[in-house]
Amino acid sequence: MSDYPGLVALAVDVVTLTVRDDKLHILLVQRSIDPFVGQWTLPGVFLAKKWMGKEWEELTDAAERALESKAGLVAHVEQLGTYGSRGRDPRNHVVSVAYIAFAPDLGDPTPGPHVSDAKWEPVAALEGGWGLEGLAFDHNAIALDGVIRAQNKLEYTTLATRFLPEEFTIGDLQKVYEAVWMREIDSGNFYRKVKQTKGFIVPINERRGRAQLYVAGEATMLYPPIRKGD
Amino acid sequence: MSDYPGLVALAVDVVTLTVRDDKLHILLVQRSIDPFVGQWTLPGVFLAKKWMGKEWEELTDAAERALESKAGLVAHVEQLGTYGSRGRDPRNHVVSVAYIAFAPDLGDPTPGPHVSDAKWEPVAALEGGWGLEGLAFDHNAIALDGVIRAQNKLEYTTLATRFLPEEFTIGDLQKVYEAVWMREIDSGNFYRKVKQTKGFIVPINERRGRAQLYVAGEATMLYPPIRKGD
DNA sequence: TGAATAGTGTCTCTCAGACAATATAAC
DNA sequence: GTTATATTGTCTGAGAGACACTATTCA
Repeated sequence: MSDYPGLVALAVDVVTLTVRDDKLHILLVQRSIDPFVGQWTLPGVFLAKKWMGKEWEELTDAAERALESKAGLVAHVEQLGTYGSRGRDPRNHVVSVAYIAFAPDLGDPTPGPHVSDAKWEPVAALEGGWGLEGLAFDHNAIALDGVIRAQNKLEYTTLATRFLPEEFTIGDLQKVYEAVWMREIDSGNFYRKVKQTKGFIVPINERRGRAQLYVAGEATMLYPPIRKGD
Repeated sequence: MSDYPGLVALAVDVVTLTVRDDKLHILLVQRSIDPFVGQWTLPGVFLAKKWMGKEWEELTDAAERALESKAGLVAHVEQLGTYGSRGRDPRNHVVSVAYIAFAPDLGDPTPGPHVSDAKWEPVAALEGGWGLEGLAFDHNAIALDGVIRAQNKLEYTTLATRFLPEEFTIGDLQKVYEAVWMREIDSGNFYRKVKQTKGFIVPINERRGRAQLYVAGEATMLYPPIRKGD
């Protein structure tokens, strides 16, 4: 750390994933300003120099602000990766720190400033692109990395419960795995597997129909993992 | 992506890991300029505005330049994460993109400009810190994240071969796993496991003593993974 | 009444861990 | 010869995948 620091514009973009109608969806916003007017992108903001009375905003705060200000949604985020290729922004050099958010069904988004529309876009089980090819900047690649990250994290973490409301059934949980992995799972095996993994889900004294309801347990990692195969 | 872009200084720091004397080591350099003169850090540079005749350097190029210019070493890098907390640099706000490099034993490093010394530091099997507590900036945390990342990637990728020269024995490979995971492995089980994972290692028509020599295969992912346990 | 969902049970195969055994090179 | 390393083999138990079966709720 020395030499001659060039100063760069730092953007923060968010891949927000949810499960609606038993299918994986990603949050997109439509730009109403240049560059790329009218095109769809991930919600993002520039890192603010002043924020809450302090110098410079934290990266995670910026990511949550992007979600809130562009789409009116609130969710926790975690870092995905940083994208700094030349030419990814036509104006000048912009490095973008991407975040990923896993949300339960939050309802429809509300377009914020500089955004003409906002929507949940289904992520289709297509080869390579998953139907995410039309985005501006390099947001196709970022969105793809986000989906892959989510698929992998379902294997070895308890992340799946973050797509669900407080109380859920094992069937609900199975549908999250099926939506994110885009494949069917044998429910008998899934029941056995999920119930024997201690700390993953905790039964409560309530049922929906004849289905037992559960809440998320305190575990964050799954040992052994639930393999998605291949 | 809109609003008011504040401009930040972007640093790139590298966690370089190797296995020497059957133990995991990390590359450190000693600063000869302010701030933190005399303290040890990860090698890093600021992203250059002009590089190879073009505007702005690529992030991975900057990471490899950090290794080369500060320690005289050449290795491939991959991204680890981005660190942007307020107060991580005493001068002003600096966001750092951290990279990780996995290298075979490259010999001793050569201190470059603004560096008074460079060394391979053993990563000890201590609780929490692994003996990496004395670094400047937030480089303790970055180094720790790098070691954990390496431990995890050995499970499900063929990364371990990147710590070895072209040709190696299964015993050599086992020592890499033992050094990075800091635990002993049963060699009988390890032999069986590694040989039945197709694409991981390929035998060549040569031996060292009575040990069969291998080269890395074309696989990058391991299915099923080699679990480190816990 | 029938279909979808919730949940249990069973069988087989693979694989991981523990550990024994053997063979050969190096000292 | 002795020791360390390389390599194969054997046994056991846990867990995954395939699939059958039952019970109950809802349309």
